[in-house]
Amino acid sequence: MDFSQINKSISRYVNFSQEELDIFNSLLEYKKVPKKTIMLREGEMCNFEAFVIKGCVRKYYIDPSGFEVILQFAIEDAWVSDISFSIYEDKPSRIFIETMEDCEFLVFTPETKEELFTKAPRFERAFRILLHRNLASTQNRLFNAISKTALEKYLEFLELYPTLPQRVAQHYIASYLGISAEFLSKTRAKAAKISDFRG
Amino acid sequence: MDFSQINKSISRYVNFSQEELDIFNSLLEYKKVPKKTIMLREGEMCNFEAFVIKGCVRKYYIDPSGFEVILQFAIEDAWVSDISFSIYEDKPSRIFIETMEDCEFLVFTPETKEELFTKAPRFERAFRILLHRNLASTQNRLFNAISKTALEKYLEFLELYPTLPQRVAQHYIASYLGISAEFLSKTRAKAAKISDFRG
DNA sequence: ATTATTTCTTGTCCCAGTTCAATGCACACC
DNA sequence: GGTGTGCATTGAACTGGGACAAGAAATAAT
Repeated sequence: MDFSQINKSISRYVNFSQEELDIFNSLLEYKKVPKKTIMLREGEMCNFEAFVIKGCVRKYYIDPSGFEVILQFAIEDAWVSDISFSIYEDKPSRIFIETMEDCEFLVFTPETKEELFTKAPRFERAFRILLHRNLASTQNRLFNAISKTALEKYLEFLELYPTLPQRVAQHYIASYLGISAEFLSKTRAKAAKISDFRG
Repeated sequence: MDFSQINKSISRYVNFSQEELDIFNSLLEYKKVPKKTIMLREGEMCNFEAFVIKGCVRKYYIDPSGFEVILQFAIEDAWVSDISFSIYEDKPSRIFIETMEDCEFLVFTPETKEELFTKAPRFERAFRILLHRNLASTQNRLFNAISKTALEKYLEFLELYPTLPQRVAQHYIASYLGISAEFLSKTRAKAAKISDFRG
């Protein structure tokens, strides 16, 4: 098993020794999941925290009236889990996690993660930082949802996920941006016209 | 100094021994801040994490075009800080934190918080849970911003913060909900009419 | 008490984005 | 090679909420 990808990723904000990385790697479980598999559904407890080696996953809410909102796309080098605090209140998850491509993961369970923190406590810090990044990005999306137009949101999305439009159906991106699939299509037509003018 | 309020609050998700709580309390600094004081402004580094004993604080973004969005109201028993991950990248904050009433706080600095984690590591867990709660609530707000009408958002807000409308100006609530102050006024009129019908 | 300042309400007009079709397109699959 | 089936595009009609303006009401300041 090749751990260089995940080790590089986790070392971005904290410098770990080889011993620490060895412990880290020994607790990870490799998992292959085919396309269109629902890994977590509403009402279940989320018992994994998965690092995406390869593939693409979406995480979403469905509200009582059936309206769906995508909370996160996770592609290579990202983590997916129900990181909401339901874990600590023993409440089941309100979200769904579903693969959109054939995926490969490295996975922690609550138990192996706890073991990691016991054996190599400095990983607490790394995971706290991941959580902070997640929060910062969610805050930014909240801000965008409130203050930006569809076109602005789409252009910012393209900068953040330049490859996703080639990988997933457009209506998922619309759901992520909080606009209808039809209006995203119109917005893209407009954006294309603008970049035509620019050359 | 009376620490019973903060000790009760921090013990909600983790049970601490008296020794741990003593360490916790010894590292906190009491601070009184008058109304309408800006505690953090854009471009500064946030060097505090404050527990609200009494009063009310708002935390907000201002975008380049001058548009303002309130990210959080913090009242009694809540924590305020720039918890975005900018801390770890040494980037200055993009947000403002401002008191809306005369306030009393118990405050950690990055240094005293680090000291707390060293001397009583189980507080890591408590603060991680706070972060999770924060993230869950931000995710929920994102979902609401995308999928709910102004009326629905206002009614949910009333359940979450029943006392705030009596404490802060309406246009701040509008900014939190992501709607204009005028439209909030119209929405409230509509909500009042509905509850009239109900009796 | 009077004035000034901020906040709240209400009305009118307008637009970004929705909803609901209809049509075209690109596949997978027998 | 036809034919479903899901996806993207485009258009027409509609609506939630914004922008602006002008009063009313409440708070603060002198």
